[in-house]
This record gives sequence, structure tokens and C-alpha cells, in this order.
Amino acid sequence: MPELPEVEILVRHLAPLLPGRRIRAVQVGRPRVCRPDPPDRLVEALTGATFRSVTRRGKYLVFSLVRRRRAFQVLGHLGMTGRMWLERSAGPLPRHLAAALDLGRERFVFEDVRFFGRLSLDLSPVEALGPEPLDPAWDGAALAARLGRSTRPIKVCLLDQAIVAGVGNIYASEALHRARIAPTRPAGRLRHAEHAALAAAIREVLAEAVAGGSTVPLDHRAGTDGLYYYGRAAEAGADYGERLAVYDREGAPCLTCGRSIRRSVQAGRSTFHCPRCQR
DNA sequence: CACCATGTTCCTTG
DNA sequence: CCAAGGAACATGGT
Repeated sequence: MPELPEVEILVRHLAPLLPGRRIRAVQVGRPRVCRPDPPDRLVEALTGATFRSVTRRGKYLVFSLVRRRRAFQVLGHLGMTGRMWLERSAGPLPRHLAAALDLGRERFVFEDVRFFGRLSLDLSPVEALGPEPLDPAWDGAALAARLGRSTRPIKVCLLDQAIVAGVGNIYASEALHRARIAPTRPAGRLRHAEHAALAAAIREVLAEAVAGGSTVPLDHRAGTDGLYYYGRAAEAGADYGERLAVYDREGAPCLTCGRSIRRSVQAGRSTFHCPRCQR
């Protein structure tokens, strides 16, 4: 579930919980998540460190910590299936453990079924990111500037994190539908009005997802099993699906015009669009 | 068994 | 040199 909105919701959840917590021990479940660093380096850096803050950049989580008076940062990414949460230090760790940080009474758990995610000292991926779409200064002109005269399909460009940070496969299709732009349009040939409409649509779609996700309680219940969860609760799943106008709705009627939603493949990934609304 | 999956990166081909 | 396409990564769901 991780595109910008999901990461933003996670960061808002963790931001008030992590600062001040000291890491007593680090367990790396899969060395791969530390790439390109050797696991030992991450373990050494984190052991004894104290969390200062957590922020988001694109789909990345940026953890700021201090150890022996020295400040440093760690980059987190959820990949396709990653989840992070804080829980009481008891009971078994998840089967697909990427990493776990012992905070004393509680622990920070990073689970990732497919292990595409990351927790590393290498901050370089963040430097390659394009602008933040939720930044008020980001607009159609900023989008146009990054698109340049590219002949790539606009949908493919939206997945390029150097053009705009945080848009993934779901919201790329959603934003194009809202802006009424066909996903196959060469990016460099959009008109000014379309750049503006698309930038606005991207911002709206992402902001609504953050707002919608936030209204779904993050489930901090320490009730039954003493866990602090991150992730949509079962009941939130329905709401989540209902908010999507085209993604994963192949054959279903367009919510705007009724025409059947079409699925295609671009750059190896599914694209969904309405052939009538988007041309 | 086949195909699909919210992401990123590397390699090959044109 | 750049763009585009495909494969790889690893695992699970349908």
C-alpha cells in the first residue's frame, strides 16, 4: 500500500511516538534491507542511538537520530509490501521480518513480505527526487519544467520519482483520470492548461488519500493484545477501494460517464483509464 | 501451473 | 548519449 499518502500517514503516526526513544539493540531480519550498506554498519550506527524525528520525502521515511552527540539520518522505504509499527516488546516477531529495533519496553518493527523495502544509511536516493507534489509552490509550470519535451507517455513520467516525488501506480492512473488526460499522451506535448489540471489533480488525489486515510483511525488501541498498529483496519479497506475511480476497475463503469474502464500495460505496469473521459 | 501485485534498479537494446 | 523495454529482486494471492 505504499505511495505518498500511505507513507505520510505512517509518518504522522510515528512522529509523536519515536522522538526520545533509545535503541538498545538492532535485529536485521534480512541483510538485503540495509543495502547498499553491510548490515553490521547499520547495526553499529543504530545501537545506542536516540530518535529525534521522522519526516517524509516522496515515498521515503527519513529518520533523524543522535548517537554519542553525533547526528545522523537513516532512510526507510516500504517497497511494495513493507509495514512499520511500534509494539510492546513481547511475543514473536513477524515471519517476514526486515528489521526490529529494541526500544526497551517497546520495539519498532519493520515487516516486509517481499523485502523490496529498505532501511539504510544511504541517503542518496532522496537527492535524486523531484519536487513534493503537496508543496504549495508546486504547480503546472513546475511539472511542465520537469517533463520538458519528453516523448514518453505521461503515465510513465508520473512514475518517475525525479519528475514528481511520491506518485505511484495507483495515483498516477487516478490523477490522469481526474485531469481527463489519456495516459498514452506524450508528456512533452501537453498544453499549459493540461499541466495545470494534472498538477492540481495529482495534489487533490494525494491529499484526499491522506485525509481519507487519516479519518480511518490508525488503531492505537493498546487493548486486546497491546499492539500499536499501523495499517488500514479491515473496515477501512472498503473505503479505500471506493475512493478509487479507475485503478483496478477494468470493465467496471466509469463513475463519470459510465463507459467501461480499460486496462493496458505501460512500462510493464498496469494502467487504468476511461477511453471516453480521457483522450 | 499461470499470472498478477502499491517499487526501484540494473542491464540490454535500439 | 538517451530512451525504452525487460528482467531482477522475493513472496503470496487468485
